[in-house]
Amino acid sequence: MKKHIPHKQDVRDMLKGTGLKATTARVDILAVLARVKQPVTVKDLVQLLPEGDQATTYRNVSLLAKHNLVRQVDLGQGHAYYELNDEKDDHHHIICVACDRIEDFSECTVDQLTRSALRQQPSFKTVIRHSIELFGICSSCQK
Amino acid sequence: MKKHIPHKQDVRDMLKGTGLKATTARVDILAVLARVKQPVTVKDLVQLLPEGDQATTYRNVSLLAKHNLVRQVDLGQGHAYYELNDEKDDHHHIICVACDRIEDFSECTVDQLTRSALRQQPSFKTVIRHSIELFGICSSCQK
DNA sequence: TTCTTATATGAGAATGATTCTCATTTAGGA
DNA sequence: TCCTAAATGAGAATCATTCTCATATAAGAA
Repeated sequence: MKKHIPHKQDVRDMLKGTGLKATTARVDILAVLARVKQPVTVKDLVQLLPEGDQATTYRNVSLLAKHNLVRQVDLGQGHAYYELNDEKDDHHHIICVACDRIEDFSECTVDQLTRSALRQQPSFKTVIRHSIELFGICSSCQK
Repeated sequence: MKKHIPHKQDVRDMLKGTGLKATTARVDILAVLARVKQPVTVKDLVQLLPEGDQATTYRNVSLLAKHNLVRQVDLGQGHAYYELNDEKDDHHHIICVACDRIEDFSECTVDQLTRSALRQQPSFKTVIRHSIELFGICSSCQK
């Protein structure tokens, strides 16, 4: 259950594995994402990074997302969130509309969902990714 | 199966029903949304409207969304889409990542999904809305 | 290790989406 | 029809994201 923080060298190897240069900016981004528990915005990232540059961070999160090392999360807030992409952990999010608290949940109906969608829309042959988010009220906000 | 276009008076009554003033800007937005088949952006809306003002349109789509007459759809494009909210029709979207083609599909596992999420996250008591989008490649783009 | 070069970075400007301001207009009840 | 609170419209302002370009750096070659 406990997430372990990867060592810098492991992160460098992850990057090499995808053919990407292991620059400090990228290693640092992955390191920060590994120790936060919630998806974070680029703004958050820039502040959390030892030397966060806005343009570089934007460039790198998109690049890392394209290579499946991080996942972009869309929480209907008008800006993107990012989290580490753990292939083995296909989780989704439940967000409190009052305080923006974000929690994870996992779900096994995605295959079923995908099959059903492809059956209904023969004009689509492949589903490459999905986004499932629930919006609700957390206990603290329900008073 | 066929969607009928509501008469202006019906739209006015819908607005009144929620306590909102039936202004021409709002009536027109609902009229446009009723005749397009896909979710549209605010930019699209402004062009499709007889007299579309940007600020007014933004204000009104959010307002109409808050009152559940329209639904905001998040397709990971960096800007919001809007569609009429037909309570009886809980559909979701499948988007082609190559050409942005959008199609609907419906799904019945939402209750199951919600129950499962609330079981896993006791810190949440209520789910008030959900977002499920699939991203894939449509037949035309698959060549 | 040092050299070389393609690639990445950083700072600021540019762009695009969305929100705000405020003077003017309008919906809808009296 | 009149009155007033609410809505509109035009532009400026803000926020997220992308672009530009001069400088720095990763990583393979020597």
